[in-house]
Amino acid sequence: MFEYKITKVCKQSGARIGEFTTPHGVIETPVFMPVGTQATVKAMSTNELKAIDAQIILSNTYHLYLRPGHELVKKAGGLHNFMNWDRPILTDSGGFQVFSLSGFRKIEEKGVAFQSHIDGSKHFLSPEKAIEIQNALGADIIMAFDECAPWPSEHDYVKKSMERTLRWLERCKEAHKDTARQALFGIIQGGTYDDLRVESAKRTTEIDLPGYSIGGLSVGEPAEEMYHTLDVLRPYLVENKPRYLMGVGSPDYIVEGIARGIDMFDCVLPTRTARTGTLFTSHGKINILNAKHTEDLSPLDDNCDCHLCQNYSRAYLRHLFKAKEILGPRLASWHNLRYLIKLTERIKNAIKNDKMLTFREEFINSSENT
RNA sequence: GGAGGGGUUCCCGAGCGGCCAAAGGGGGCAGACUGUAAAUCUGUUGUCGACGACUUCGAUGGUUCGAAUCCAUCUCCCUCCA
Repeated sequence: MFEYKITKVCKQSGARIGEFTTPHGVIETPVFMPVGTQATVKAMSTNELKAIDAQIILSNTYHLYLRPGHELVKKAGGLHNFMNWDRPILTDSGGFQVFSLSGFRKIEEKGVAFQSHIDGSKHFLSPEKAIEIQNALGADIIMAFDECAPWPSEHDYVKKSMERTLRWLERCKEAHKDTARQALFGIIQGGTYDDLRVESAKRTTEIDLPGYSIGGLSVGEPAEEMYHTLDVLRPYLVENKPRYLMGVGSPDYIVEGIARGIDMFDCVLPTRTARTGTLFTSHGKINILNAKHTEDLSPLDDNCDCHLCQNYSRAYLRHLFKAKEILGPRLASWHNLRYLIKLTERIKNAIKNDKMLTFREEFINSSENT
């Protein structure tokens, strides 16, 4: 269990294709993981997720702990049963919520005191608590409780935060007993400071874990800084373990990430932007609300095999959004997720042919990347 | 026929002598969104040769230094009584 078998390395880029074995099946990387924070990928049913070949989805410790409560999920037979998803699941630890809900929390060595964004009630999340909750949820991959430092932050703060995240990782590993059922991933932090990133990568990978992730990127820093950080980290990442770049991303970020040896991605972008009318297509990003699509009876993307593109027109999708019909956000989410999953499949194909850098070159310079 | 109320910028609707090109909402147009407090948020929405000018608040005429706001007439709409 939790072995990562690399089946192909691109001679051009070093990008990998691999298979990560979990209790709910094998994940073939590179993979894009749709985000289903509250035990649902917003607007998508699980059979629809299967129809677009989603291999694994995310869910969230913080949110499920507050509502409906991890004990209920456990009683329901775990997250898989609760939400009717029999493929792998990864749960984030709640570390990101410490960052995104910063108005309501206080970070200490022991953990984080915070107030519920729902009702203001007071709670405390620690490495041990995050593991306990994730054990109850029962995801295949669970994340260490970390702190995602804001960007920009002072070197001194990022250093202290990164070191605390390392101490928290040790505590997470100590608290996590059922290692046969759930894989604990550590998280490399360090902001955009090269020295901190290298130190965090070294010390995190010294701890024996089935996978490692890179956190604290795509939080507002320029794209070039993120790419640079990935380049800096690359030599320090473990070859035969999956590498997960958290919270990424947009099509271009994914292409750039895979070219730099990343295997796993998750992002709310495709579903969030879909709900507000922004769609990724093979001809670039479009906003379906724009007036120019009013009478366009052609499909959204003639290169897409998704339910939306195969059955409906741009004019119809725009009408649904204009009329605020719920089918609009549903079809748009369906498409955006399929687009990203298909993008990883195209990249996989390029890796198989040792042409990842060629693919990247063509992608970055094409109208698709707009 | 009698009594009363009202016609405001694309729509609804505030304003009731100067601070009004005119609140607010809707609609329109555009932008943002990256380990989801998001079916959300932001900008913009009379015209132009545009730190200014011009046209606009049912119509016309008047009062006033100044009117969407006051007066007169006309016109259209609504309510109640016959």
